[in-house]
Amino acid sequence: MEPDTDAPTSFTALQAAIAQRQNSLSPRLRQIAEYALSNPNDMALETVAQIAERAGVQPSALIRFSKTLGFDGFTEMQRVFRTRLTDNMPNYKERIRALTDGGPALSDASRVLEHFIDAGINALEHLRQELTATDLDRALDLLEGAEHIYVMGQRRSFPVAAYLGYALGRLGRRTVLLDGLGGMLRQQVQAITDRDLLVAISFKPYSEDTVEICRMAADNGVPVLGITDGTLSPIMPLAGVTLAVEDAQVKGFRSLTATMCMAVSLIVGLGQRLDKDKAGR
Amino acid sequence: MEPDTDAPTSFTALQAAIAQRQNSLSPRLRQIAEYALSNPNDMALETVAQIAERAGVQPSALIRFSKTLGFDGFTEMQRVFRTRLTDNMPNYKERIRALTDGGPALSDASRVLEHFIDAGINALEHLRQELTATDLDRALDLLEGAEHIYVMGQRRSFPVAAYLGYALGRLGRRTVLLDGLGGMLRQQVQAITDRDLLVAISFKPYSEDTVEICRMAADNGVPVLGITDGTLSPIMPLAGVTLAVEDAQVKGFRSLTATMCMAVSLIVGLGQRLDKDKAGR
DNA sequence: AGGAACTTAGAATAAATGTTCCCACCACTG
DNA sequence: CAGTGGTGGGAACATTTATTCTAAGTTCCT
Repeated sequence: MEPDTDAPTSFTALQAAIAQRQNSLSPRLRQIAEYALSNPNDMALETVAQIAERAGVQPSALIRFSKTLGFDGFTEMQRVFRTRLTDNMPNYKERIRALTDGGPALSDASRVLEHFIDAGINALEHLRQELTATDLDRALDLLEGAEHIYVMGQRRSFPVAAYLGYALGRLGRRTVLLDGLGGMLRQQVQAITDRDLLVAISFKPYSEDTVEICRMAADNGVPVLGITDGTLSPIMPLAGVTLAVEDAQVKGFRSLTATMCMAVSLIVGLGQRLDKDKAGR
Repeated sequence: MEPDTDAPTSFTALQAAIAQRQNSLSPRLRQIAEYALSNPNDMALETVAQIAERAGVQPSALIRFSKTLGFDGFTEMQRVFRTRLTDNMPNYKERIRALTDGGPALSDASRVLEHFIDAGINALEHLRQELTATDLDRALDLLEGAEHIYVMGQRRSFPVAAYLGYALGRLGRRTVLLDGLGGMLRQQVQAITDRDLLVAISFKPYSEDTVEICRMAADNGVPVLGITDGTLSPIMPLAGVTLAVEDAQVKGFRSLTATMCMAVSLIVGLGQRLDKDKAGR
């Protein structure tokens, strides 16, 4: 009797094994693989019959799946899924303790991640409190009413601008991402009219280009939607509507967590409005 | 026949119930109570026979114990022990889905924001639990050791790629953002050697370009760091190291909150390493 | 010391669960 | 078109598992 040399013993190994073989699996087994990865709790606790029903599969398929992965049977595979529950359980408390006590149990990298996660959660809670519904609505008014939307963000703010540019385009809005490619920035800005909208994203230290573009736009009567930090931003006086975000910050490094969250919310909020308008028309 | 009105339904309630009756229990049942409180994992996952043997008790005693607490049988009591595992190790997708499906059609903009904030916090907690320190360290090893770093992300993943490209450059790493500008994508990829690194960011629905570039790189022996979602991503089998992120999702719209948080953590973690190396030299 | 009430052990039982097996089905090949 | 290799469905099977039951044991009171 040969042993199952390739049967994973840890959950992460199992996860990797499933992911790796996904292409070589038959359709039904892939269906199980998908269910298993997204419902590991069920895999660990429910019975074969239950899992089979929820995944829309025959019980025997689950045994086939287990054997394909090198296990003796379903029971043996389920044991691995159960280790995930027991292994991660005490870790949770330990990790928090390690974080607060500054214990050496964690590597530097994961401690950084812990900090950013905590800071990110704080930033999101802060965002919830600080951002008023009226500001959001006014921002959406601008986005909805504009003929063309120009989005500008430099350096660290560029990813946000890129996301907004992409997502606004997908919503069917005429959108231009002012990326300054080929030094065409000022020419692009010349084309903006007062029926358009400039979305300017900038955080401290504020990009001079972005501030200048904002000023040009404001001088020409172009509406400006500013996404910036609340404290004394040069964008604020130039923008008709300002959305203030104080994003997470650890050791001087600013995260984009909360800003991205707000950007996505803007997009979805706008999408809903457009849907509603289309339906009401 | 009256129902079991006093059967605890939550683990904490069960814990309290056991502790309270500890004195009024018979010796053997108290023995079980002691074992149950100190080995809740076994109580949740093992069979009656196993638990009985480990606790030095007869199987039937466990059933009597359960009935004393007001349960119908051992199985029913075990269910409560199992809730402890699932409650502390929740399936985030379910939670996030419950958050969205449960809520009434998010009418106004601020409710959208609320949802994304909640979903974002959940995603960050998820990230905290699922991302292991070893994965993170291995990712940093790759980033630190590479001569050149190529970053690729399309569509919704592009903002993440843009951020990484920008931040890696600021850390002094030679970085190329594969933006496909002017259709030069494949030419750019030709230049990558096995001493470089490809960072590929892709989420469902996976960009065909990104997957293909990954495959090309993997075929040429180029190390690949994948940033993708955990469920059956085509990136995973191609990448040497994978960082799995399940980002927040509301009404089918995926946020970038958690992904960005992880990206920033990577950057700062790498920055720390580089500082340390410089100081130690 | 003897009996009543309660507790326990262990085999017997019934239910459920995992697993096997066989046939039908589909896609591909000669 | 028949053959072949792989895949899936579902019923039959064997095993495990929870539960019940009865007799023996223990404790405690009078």
